[in-house]
Amino acid sequence: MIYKDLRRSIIVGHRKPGERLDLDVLAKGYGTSVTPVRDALQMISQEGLVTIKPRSGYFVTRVTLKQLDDMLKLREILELASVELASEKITEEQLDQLEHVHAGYTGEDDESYDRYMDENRHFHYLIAQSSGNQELAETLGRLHDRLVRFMVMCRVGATLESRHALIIEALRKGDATVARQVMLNEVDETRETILEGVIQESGSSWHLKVPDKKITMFGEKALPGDVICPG
Amino acid sequence: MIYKDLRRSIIVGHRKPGERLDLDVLAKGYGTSVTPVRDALQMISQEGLVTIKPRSGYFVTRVTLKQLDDMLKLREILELASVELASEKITEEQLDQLEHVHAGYTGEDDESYDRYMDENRHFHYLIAQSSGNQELAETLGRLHDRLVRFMVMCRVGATLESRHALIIEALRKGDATVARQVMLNEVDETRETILEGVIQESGSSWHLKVPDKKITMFGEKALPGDVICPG
DNA sequence: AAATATAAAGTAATACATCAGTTACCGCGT
DNA sequence: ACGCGGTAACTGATGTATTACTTTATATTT
Repeated sequence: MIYKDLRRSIIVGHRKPGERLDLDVLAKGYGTSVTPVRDALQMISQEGLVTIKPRSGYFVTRVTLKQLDDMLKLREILELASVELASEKITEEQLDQLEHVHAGYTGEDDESYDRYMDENRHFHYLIAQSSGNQELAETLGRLHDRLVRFMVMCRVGATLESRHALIIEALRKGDATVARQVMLNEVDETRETILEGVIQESGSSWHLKVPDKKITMFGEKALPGDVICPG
Repeated sequence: MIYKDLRRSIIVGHRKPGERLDLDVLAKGYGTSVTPVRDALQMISQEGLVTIKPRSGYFVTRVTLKQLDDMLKLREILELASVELASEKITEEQLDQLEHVHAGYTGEDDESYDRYMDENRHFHYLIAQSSGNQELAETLGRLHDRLVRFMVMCRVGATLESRHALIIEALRKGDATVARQVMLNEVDETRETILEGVIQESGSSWHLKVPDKKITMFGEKALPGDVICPG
């Protein structure tokens, strides 16, 4: 439970990169001792979301621009392979699931933004699963988790719905070429949006020492005014 | 230290899949308490090498034939992307490093087999790094770590040297097409060797213990027909 | 004389050990 | 074959030690 909650709070951007994660504070917040919190942080650090400075502390991992660019390029490789394989192997049932997830896309009011990102993740994860290669799906999912906070920060997602519809259509036809091309467009657009947004923000408060130590345990929403620092 | 040592012992196949990892025994072995061992196992489990059954125990992860096949296909995707990017971006210094690692390949006497696999890993990791994408390199490296034990088991590696020389040659020329093709051949050959070897071995000493209860991560189901590799 | 750098001491956080408790598994008996 | 009990393993808590960071004081340099 602690693992999932902590991980989610980092992924969606409630915890900012560079922020210190105090064992005692977290333990108090969850009403447990530090041991489960330690275990959770150790696990999360293996996914690259948390950095451990021995004898010093736990911190939300800071990401450099190069790392971000690398992640986005890797995502492109994996998403393209994924959609290509899926166009051959996807089943009717999986197509229906895709449609269902896609239909869940509502407006982009701020309060539903978290759910929106969840569904975007779900959409891409479903395609990866439809490739028939679970390893590919898991790898892509983990990568996606590390990218979501930047998507949230840069308000990626405004123009995703139409592309998603096109992808579903191409997959239904089994047209690998079109599916691949549309996916390439979406991934490229997302990449550019993120990189531009991040570069723009870079002057303000990229490396920071968070003065406000507000630490809330459960379900805090990302407010419009929140400055989310890439590190 | 414990993390690295335990991880290595699993990767090289010293610990067999399905084997129980007793906290107390390991702690005694390292001369510490169980806490550091716990931390190490938690971390290793995030890489998929160890499976945790809550309130029951820690076990070296068993791999199904499907999972193995998925991993090998994913490896193909990543290795091809890797060598393709590297053919454009690789530097003279990196080429020299590749030559040096390649030259380190000696015979295949059994006692140097571990070192041999280390060097094979190093070779592919260097190429991935030469792609300029560190994320790609690390993802491929993690995947490779999960595959090494099967390579060792199936004595993959006999005919790798000549292909490696061809790859270096193609990279030096910047010939992406040839490099890609040779890499494809090597990866395919490795895959077939592993799958054949695994299927052949499946009758003898593969399951050390009960085949009815299977331990898998991510809650996926074990199909009755699944061959459980090795141990 | 003032400012900066360095060193030392104190504080705060993690890492590890020990202990208590719960649970699953195995064997025995019915 | 089913159920019950015992044992052994993991999980979580508490306490202790080690380490890193911060602050302060002193000395040196400008």
